[in-house]
Amino acid sequence: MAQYSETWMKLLAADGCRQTPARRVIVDILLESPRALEPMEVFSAGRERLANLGLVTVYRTLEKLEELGLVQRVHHHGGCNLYLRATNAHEHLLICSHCGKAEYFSGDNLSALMADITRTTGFAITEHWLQLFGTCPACTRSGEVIHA
Amino acid sequence: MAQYSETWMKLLAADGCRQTPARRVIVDILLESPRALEPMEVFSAGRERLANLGLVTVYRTLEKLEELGLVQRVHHHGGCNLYLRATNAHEHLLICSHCGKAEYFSGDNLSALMADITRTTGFAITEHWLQLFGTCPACTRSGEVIHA
DNA sequence: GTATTATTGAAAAGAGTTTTCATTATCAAT
DNA sequence: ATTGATAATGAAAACTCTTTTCAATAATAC
Ligand SMILES: [Mn+2]
Ligand SMILES: [Mn+2]
Ligand SMILES: [Zn+2]
Ligand SMILES: [Zn+2]
Repeated sequence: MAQYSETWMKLLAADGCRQTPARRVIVDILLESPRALEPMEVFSAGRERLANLGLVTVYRTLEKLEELGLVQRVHHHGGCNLYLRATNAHEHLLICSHCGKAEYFSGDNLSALMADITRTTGFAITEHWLQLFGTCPACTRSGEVIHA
Repeated sequence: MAQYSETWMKLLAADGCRQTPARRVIVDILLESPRALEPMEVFSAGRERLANLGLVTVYRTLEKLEELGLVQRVHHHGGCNLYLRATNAHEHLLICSHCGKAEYFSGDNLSALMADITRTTGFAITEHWLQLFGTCPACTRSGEVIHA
């Protein structure tokens, strides 16, 4: 996803943000990560590239990127403070329970189910969350999954 | 759900827990609520019935009830610290975005989708989260939804 | 280059949750 | 019913995560 780094910086600039080293580092880390990250993880990785990066800046940047729709929060068993590059399409997440690798997929067809539920419950459905968990190919091969 | 109050207390007892006023109050509140509650909400409601109930006891009881599978955590836009009576069947949640009313539904058929995803991604899918949001009949009628 | 002002990181504050601990209350065994 | 063992309680303290404050700095427009 590294090719989007400049795109994100430009989108930030278009929103009135200045292009700072701290933001570049945070953006790059998010775009390079195959899995959703906690603010503290972004911070730790960021410090390796920018000696005195502040955790506050990570929070502020994540907030701004979420606001621009470039990252999304990911809900998870162990908490809901994970951030992942967002998808533009209508897609949902497939997450490896072992390594956290996140992949978007499309093609869910819930319209029949939703019509059914509207009929039986009287709810007007406006939104749906769907998230799949499993074991990714790499973790299946490595056999480490036994410990999961 | 009030009829389950004694059942829950017995299940707690079977797990080695003593039957205390604090637990009764917390159990009752959870069983009476049509929506998922935050620990602080359980505490506030509990204090009205048991003058010096402690917030710590609410946390401890929620933890125990979750461990026994009697309540489940509900993930939500504004946080993931909501607790709701759990369902025994394979069911998912339908939540009113306006009043929070939670209802379980069954009948989701995702097997075709999951087979498809397994084929294209190589993931071995082990779990799925599905949650629907909408407006419940009562909120639709009251017209308050306009403000949502 | 200079002025403007957004951004920064440290420190402090705040919110939510967990741990500690002395006291109390439940329950099983008399 | 009385007793004893010990689970449970609530207040306070500790802790973690997140947000706010603020003076110094750096990015951008001119
Ligand atoms: Mn969908
Ligand atoms: Mn299902
Ligand atoms: Zn994996
Ligand atoms: Zn409603």
